[in-house]
Amino acid sequence: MAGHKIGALAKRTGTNAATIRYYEGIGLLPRPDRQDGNQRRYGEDDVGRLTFIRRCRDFGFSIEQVRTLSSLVQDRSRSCLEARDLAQGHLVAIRAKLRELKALEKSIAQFVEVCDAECVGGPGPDCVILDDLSGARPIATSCCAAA
Amino acid sequence: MAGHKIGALAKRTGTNAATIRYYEGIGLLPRPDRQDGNQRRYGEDDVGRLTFIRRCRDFGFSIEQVRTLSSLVQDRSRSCLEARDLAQGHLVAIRAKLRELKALEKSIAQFVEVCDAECVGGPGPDCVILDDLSGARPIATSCCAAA
DNA sequence: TATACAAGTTGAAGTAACTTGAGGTTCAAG
DNA sequence: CTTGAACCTCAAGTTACTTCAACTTGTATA
Repeated sequence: MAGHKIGALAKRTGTNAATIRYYEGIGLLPRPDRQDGNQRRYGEDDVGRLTFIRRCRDFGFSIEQVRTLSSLVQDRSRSCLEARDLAQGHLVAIRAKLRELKALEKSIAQFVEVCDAECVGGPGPDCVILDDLSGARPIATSCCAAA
Repeated sequence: MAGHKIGALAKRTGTNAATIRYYEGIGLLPRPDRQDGNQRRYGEDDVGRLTFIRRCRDFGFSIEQVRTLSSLVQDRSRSCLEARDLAQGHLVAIRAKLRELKALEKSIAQFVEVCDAECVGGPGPDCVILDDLSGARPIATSCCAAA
């Protein structure tokens, strides 16, 4: 019988087999044909669909958003502008996240730096870092900028 | 009776009251004194502790990592170098995440751009974007770089 | 003082997006 | 024919909370 087994599909799309079954369970992937022994068999269209899903997920779209996107793929009479708008909204969120993460990286890098500079001596009650984190005094200057 | 009620602590630390109870439940915050009517009362040390926790969480440390960090705060005889190393490891993870997110931003921005350029006409079966996402052909050139 | 309503209490269940585990069947190779 | 990998289903576990229901307590006002 033709078609990929679930393991092959998993490998080809970089998806865990359990995840594939999970997607089937929540209706994100259609129920595939079964071989005599009840094992799932997938075709090339399934490869495409799953690739699409994984790519969207990698892009940070939620399952529900992927569902929407998927239906756009199915129903081409609707505008791909809907997809554009979804992506656009997503882009805004990503840029916000990016800003946050950059600030975070800076803060933690400073944390490590200060630690290296001031706590090199090893164990002891003198660590300024942990005090900073508990916020007894303003943090920004000596150690970590508040998020 | 002195001390903050849970709502006040929540407001001061920017934490949901339910989350405070949750932290208490998992042993991240100590059980506070109770007022006559069984309501929790918190002191300044609790403000510090919770601020510490929230800040670590904002920094992306997991609850378990915060637990470790917390114990370092309690027990100053141990080295703050442990905290440094935890932070260092975390920094590496953050930088990886940052790289991913940057690539993602670029991809999605391109997605939107191409959409604007090629799909302006509105609805129709000609949308190249959705085809790209399902990976029938390599994506990088016309639309989105693979993650 | 009565009343209303905001804020507190508990325990349980819900959330996202899977992952892991138990216990059993089927396939493919030697 | 046997062995072991890959498959099957269903249930429960994961993270870090949030939400809900049903109830009690605290506080401000008429």
